[in-house]
Amino acid sequence: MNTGLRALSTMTFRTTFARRSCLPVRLAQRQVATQPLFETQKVKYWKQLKEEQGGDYKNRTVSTSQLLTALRDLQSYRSLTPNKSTFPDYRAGLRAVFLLAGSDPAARPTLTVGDLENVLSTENGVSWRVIHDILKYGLVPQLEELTEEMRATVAFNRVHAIGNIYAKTFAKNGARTFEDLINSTGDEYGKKVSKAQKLALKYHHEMEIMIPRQEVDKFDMLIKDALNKADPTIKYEIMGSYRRGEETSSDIDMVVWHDSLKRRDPDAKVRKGNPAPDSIMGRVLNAMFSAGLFSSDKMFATGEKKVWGLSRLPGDPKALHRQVDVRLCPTESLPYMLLGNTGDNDLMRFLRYKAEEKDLLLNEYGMGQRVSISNQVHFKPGTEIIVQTEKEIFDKLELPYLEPHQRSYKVWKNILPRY
DNA sequence: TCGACAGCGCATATTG
DNA sequence: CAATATGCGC
DNA sequence: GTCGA
Repeated sequence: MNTGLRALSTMTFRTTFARRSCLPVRLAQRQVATQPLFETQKVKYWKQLKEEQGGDYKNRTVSTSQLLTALRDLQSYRSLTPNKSTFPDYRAGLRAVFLLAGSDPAARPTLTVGDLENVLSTENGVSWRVIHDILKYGLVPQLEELTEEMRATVAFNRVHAIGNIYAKTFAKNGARTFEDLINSTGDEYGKKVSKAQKLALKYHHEMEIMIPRQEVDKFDMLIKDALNKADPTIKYEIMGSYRRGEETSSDIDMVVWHDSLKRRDPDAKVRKGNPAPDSIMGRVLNAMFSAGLFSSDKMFATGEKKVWGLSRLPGDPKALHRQVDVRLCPTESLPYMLLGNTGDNDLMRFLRYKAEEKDLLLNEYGMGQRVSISNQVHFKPGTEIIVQTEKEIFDKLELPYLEPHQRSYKVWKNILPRY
């Protein structure tokens, strides 16, 4: 799901907050929405659309799936481009469509220009160009002009576990369709297609569709039941956008913990293959298998500390395959893990920056005094701050506590920078 | 001028 | 065979 | 893009 919602949130940081030290400057800039200097350039395609479609232009409709596919392809193409900073970014357009229809075109098969105007700034020239082109030509010339090989690369790159390198290699060696890759037996397309890649290719369509909150609620109940039956001393929580109270999620991000695992062992040996059946993760995995929530042929990875695979609500043949990530966390790190993985991303950037101001390093395992060893920042031994709750982390950073439902940097950006 | 921009867990490829 | 490197996602 | 190595 390289160009899905999750990619959106991680890429926001990469491009906007890439340098920690410039964060406060950027924050200040974001608070004051300055008027664009070259409005005529920016709104060019929106204006063009308006003129070409006439007075009734607000009622013109575009196919949600066509617009979504075009924007996702363009964003995928962007990620394949070496110099991204000079290549347009379609995240704003994608966000607008997600806001109206989620990532599932079936939820709202067509969108009117009026709908889109409500959620997409007319200044977003590149996204309006795509809408304009679809209305005028029925297609997006920029994508049609790509070579057959590049179109395949773009499509492959949208698939989970197929990044730039694999996408390029497969297409360069003649692969053109998902079926080509699913049916390949060796390295006839330059590299062997991995198990995880074949799985993602098979369920690619389902994996691009967002999960409604009510469905995550059902997973939550079933997981709770399954783990409780297997071992009531194993605890778990769903993090991510679900914990923030959002109505849709791109995946289900779980943390599990157990009193017997208090500390992270930095030099724990890496076991090959499945986790030992009697280990914490082994028991979790077996509980998930027994409940029909995981299936051994639909796993991306199964390790002692991290398990991810596809899951669907048992007993419903129409239920879609959803990505479920399970992470094992030592109890000492739990508040940090919950905070870090509940997000949102921009809020976490802000918290890390506040930590840095106090010469602290904050990550999903803990917080402690910073010490640089050969270009890498670590915790100074013995300075790690042990906390029992997330609130204590906010306290240490001298910030007001935000409940999970309030953890949106966008909402709080005008308040938080004062602290 | 040039590379990093978090760093870790997992699967898999490559090297010794 | 084991150790190390690479690609990927988060 | 922007910093330090």
